Amino acid sequence: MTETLKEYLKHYDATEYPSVLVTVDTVLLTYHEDAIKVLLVKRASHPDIDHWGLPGGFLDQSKDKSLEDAANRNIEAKTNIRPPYLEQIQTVGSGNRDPRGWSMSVIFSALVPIAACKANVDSVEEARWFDMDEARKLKLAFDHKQAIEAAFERHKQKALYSFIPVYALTQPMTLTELRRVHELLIGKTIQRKSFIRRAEASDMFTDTGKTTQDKGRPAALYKVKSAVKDYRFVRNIEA
Amino acid sequence: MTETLKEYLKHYDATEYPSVLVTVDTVLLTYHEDAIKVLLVKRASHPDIDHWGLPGGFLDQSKDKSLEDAANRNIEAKTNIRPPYLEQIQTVGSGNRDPRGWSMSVIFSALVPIAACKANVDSVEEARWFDMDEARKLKLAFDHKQAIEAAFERHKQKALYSFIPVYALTQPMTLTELRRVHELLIGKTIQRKSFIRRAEASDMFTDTGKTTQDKGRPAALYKVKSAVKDYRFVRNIEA
DNA sequence: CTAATAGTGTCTATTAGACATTATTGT
DNA sequence: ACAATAATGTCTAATAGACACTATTAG
Repeated sequence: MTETLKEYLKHYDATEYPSVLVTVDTVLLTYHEDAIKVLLVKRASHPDIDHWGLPGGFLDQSKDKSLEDAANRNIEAKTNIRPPYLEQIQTVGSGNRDPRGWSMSVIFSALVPIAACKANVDSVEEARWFDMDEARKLKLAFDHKQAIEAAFERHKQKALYSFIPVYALTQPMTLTELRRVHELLIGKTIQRKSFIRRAEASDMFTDTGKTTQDKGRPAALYKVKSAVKDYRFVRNIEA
Repeated sequence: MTETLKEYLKHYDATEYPSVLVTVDTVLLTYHEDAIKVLLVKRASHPDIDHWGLPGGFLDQSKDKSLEDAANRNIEAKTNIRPPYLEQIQTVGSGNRDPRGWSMSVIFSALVPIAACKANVDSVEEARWFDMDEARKLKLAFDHKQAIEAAFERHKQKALYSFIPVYALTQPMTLTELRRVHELLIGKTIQRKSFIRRAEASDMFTDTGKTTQDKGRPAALYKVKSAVKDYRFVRNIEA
């Protein structure tokens, strides 16, 4: 006797199975004042109350059609913007990472221009941008420390063969600023000439014609050409 | 008034929240008879009953300490081996991918030597190795088609800058076989000389001293040196 | 002028691709 | 010997690193 899907669903009861706690958390990175910064939020509730942790929270089945939706919802709650770059990093789960039960977290990482969200972040009492150096010294909630490292490592790899890190900058930007972001991610200096050659080869940027005004020779200001997110170099920067 | 974690947990009831269905599924790949093969399982139950799909299933909180545990458990059930290479690919989730409710799947991908599990797979009625070409033509359960493509794409990228694909081979293996795996993943031929140069540079393989015996000149048989999983080339194969 | 920063010229080193050549087996 | 396959020799092209040099601003 074959049962139809309809009959099967009539008798199916999801609450029979022990539930899993599902959270979606995001490692939000930006560049400001010669440093890579990560957004942390002070937890207002148990567990790990009063510890700094990643912005995020439980999946909301009524609001979230997908995992990306959940990530964007939580990001917008803190920054009021939708990030120009969002990527899934990894999913962690275990029976003992949360005292409430078997818990998993889908970790995303986003790059945002700080100018677009600084005011909003400053207005949210419990959210703050930390220098990566500082963040690394803190005791964070759950396994969020490890999540930040995984996200950082991913962006480091991308810095070696792409210009994805540009999304951490406020446009228009100079190639020196962009190079600096790459240097901070990779952890070593990059030859100016090499970097400019790659920028030209990628054909990802347009010269706005404007320049910076500061001490020294003015720098050209560039914007990312629209619809170019994924240029990959065959040859990496040597890390 | 501050509530302690203990008090908080006393009143916390996980069943208050709508549960999410969590499955862990694995894209198992191997190399056999000049083709990349993927392991598919015929579903014995609703939904998508009788469709081919990925090996996997619901997270079992009593058996699985982590998501990797769940992946390994399901892989071992079909192949009777623990794969030499296992990697998390992505997690998908939405309210409408499964008629039973909001559902998510943590997708892993593993590479296995076919010799170690062929007999076991053959003994399991509902499991079969499919050529990638065949698998691409099938109508698969859930969004497993997309999961296979994501895994394949990941392995393709790795084939460009590493020798990770070696784990799809039964050792000892020849460099010609390994090159063929890379070619199938990348979708184009690779210069024999270039490939051998890279193999030498990686220092990942030891010559067993043995050779193949077939028509033509015998090929040297190699093994992977233990504890070398992550050599990365600065310069990619040009795809 | 000098200091500071942006941007270029040009050489070297590395390495992937191309492809001809040599080596080693079975029949 | 010939066919088949493995492995090497060697040239070229592409491109990242190094670093000296030039350019353009502020003061």
